[in-house]
Amino acid sequence: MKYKIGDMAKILGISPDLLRYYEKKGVVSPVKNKDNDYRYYDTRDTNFLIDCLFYKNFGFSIEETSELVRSCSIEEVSRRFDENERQLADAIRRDQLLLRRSQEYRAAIAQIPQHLGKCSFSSRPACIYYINRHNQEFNTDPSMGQVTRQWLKYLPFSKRSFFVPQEELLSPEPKGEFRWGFSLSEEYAEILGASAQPPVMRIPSLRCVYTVFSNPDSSFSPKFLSYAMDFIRAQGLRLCGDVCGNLLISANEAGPLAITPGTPQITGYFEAWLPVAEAEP
Amino acid sequence: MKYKIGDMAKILGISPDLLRYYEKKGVVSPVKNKDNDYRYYDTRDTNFLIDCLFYKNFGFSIEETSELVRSCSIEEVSRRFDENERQLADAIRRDQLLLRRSQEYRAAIAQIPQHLGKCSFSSRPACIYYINRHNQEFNTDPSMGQVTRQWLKYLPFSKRSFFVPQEELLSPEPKGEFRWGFSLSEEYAEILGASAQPPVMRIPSLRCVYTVFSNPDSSFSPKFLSYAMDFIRAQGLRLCGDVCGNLLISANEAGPLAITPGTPQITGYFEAWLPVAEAEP
DNA sequence: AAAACATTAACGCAGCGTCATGGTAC
DNA sequence: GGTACCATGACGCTGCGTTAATGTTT
Repeated sequence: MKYKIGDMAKILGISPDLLRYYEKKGVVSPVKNKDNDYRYYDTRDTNFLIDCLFYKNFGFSIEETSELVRSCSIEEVSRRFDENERQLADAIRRDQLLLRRSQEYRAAIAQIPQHLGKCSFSSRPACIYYINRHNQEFNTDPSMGQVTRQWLKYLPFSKRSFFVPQEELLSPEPKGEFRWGFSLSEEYAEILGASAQPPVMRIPSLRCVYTVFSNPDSSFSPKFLSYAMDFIRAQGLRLCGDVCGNLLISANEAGPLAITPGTPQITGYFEAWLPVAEAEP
Repeated sequence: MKYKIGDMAKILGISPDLLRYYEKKGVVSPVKNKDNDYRYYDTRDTNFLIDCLFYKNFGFSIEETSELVRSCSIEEVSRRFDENERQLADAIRRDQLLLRRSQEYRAAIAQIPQHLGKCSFSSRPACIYYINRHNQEFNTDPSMGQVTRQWLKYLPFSKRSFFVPQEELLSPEPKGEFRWGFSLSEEYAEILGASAQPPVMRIPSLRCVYTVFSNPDSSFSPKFLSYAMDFIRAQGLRLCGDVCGNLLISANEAGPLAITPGTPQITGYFEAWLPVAEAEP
């Protein structure tokens, strides 16, 4: 029985173009009628192609499929499956981690409205911080480059974080000093195997005042924290350590149809933890 | 602070070309010096790009990343993450299923040497069969096309299976009759939602003689089962139903360097279940 | 003779990498 | 004045889909 390319394509549920493509890739070689250049597929070709679909649907590339179906011993097939299983397992682990992070992140931004401009008491989760910018300027120490690239690879598990020394917030004449970089929760740090060696610092869990604030300019400044400092004082507490926090999201408040067309208004939303203790009398 | 493209690329751990590509895609727009056409990236661009990497590493496309970073409200971002989570969950489910099937298949082909040419007693797993070929010729009933395509989509969970009516094996003058198609284990049938309506048949679990045989021609014929029939008779048993089985693998016995170059020798390995009962006295 | 096929070839997509060729910074 | 960078543009890759121009079958 001979099938023309269209028949074969219909049987297999793929397009004739794909069959020609597979032929170009050396997967299958139907006989070609010399007169009209038509391809005719026989039973062998059919079985061959079904074998190909079998392998292809495991995730093998076309070239690998071609090899599996044409020239592999049982042992070689077994080896390739073993390798494929390793890749699948990696993909599953990666996707599970991404899914978890995505849910976490979605929950975090969903909570922005409840916290915006309000202060609450919350224990800061223990994190490791890698700070590579002072007042937005990159630390140009060449040794930092390696570490920065590493931390960028931790995205989206690493958060874009700021760090404000307590002196800045306690000083009567603030200089606007802050640091910028990344943080990783201890959990992800462990999973990703992130080193906590300097310049990375480990910041322990502490009793904190938690707040979320926004800046329509999307940039950060320590002065945005002043209302939180007021809150702390009003509660009869005092700041007892450096403040850190994360950029939650940079969002377009107005949506796609921004009020000022051409220059979209990107608002930055930040969360901050301010460690507190009882005020000294 | 202004960074040239190479500096920026080094900071971000990506290539300058990729930065230009992102620019072409409208993700980032650094200022271009009119004199030399050089791009200069400032702090804003840096933050912007880090945001992009954040989204990109979640699995968003470049275009979607561009939208997320430039023009999305918090609600819109939340929606996109929701959708992304659905896709991740799907990918995880799919990969887990593939991994399981891969392990199963690898175990099956690893056991070929132990079973090849030997008969053992084994309970046949319950499966559903879709038979669409008689003696390798496709059933041309157009209503079958739909079903065939559906079963091809079940690959690699569906197995390439044969079916030999018991009359063929019991007849003193065998005609070489057999059927060909696909089978699915009940488990996968349920997961994939495969219908067991006709033309699909459900074949129950039965006490069977199990054997594996090979054919250097890779094609199938019922006569390969004769040694198993001999075994059954020698055991004082009789065939009590139709025989079915699967193509385990078509492998190149000789490996890539085949003995007959040009025409590689593909050997088909098949497993078969022959339902048996006590012989009538 | 019209409809439904077949053929080749070229181009498009994403998400980059890799050249080649020529200008620029230091 | 050398070398390390920057620019643009074109092409390659995979796994196809799409379109066009042309020829064949029924």
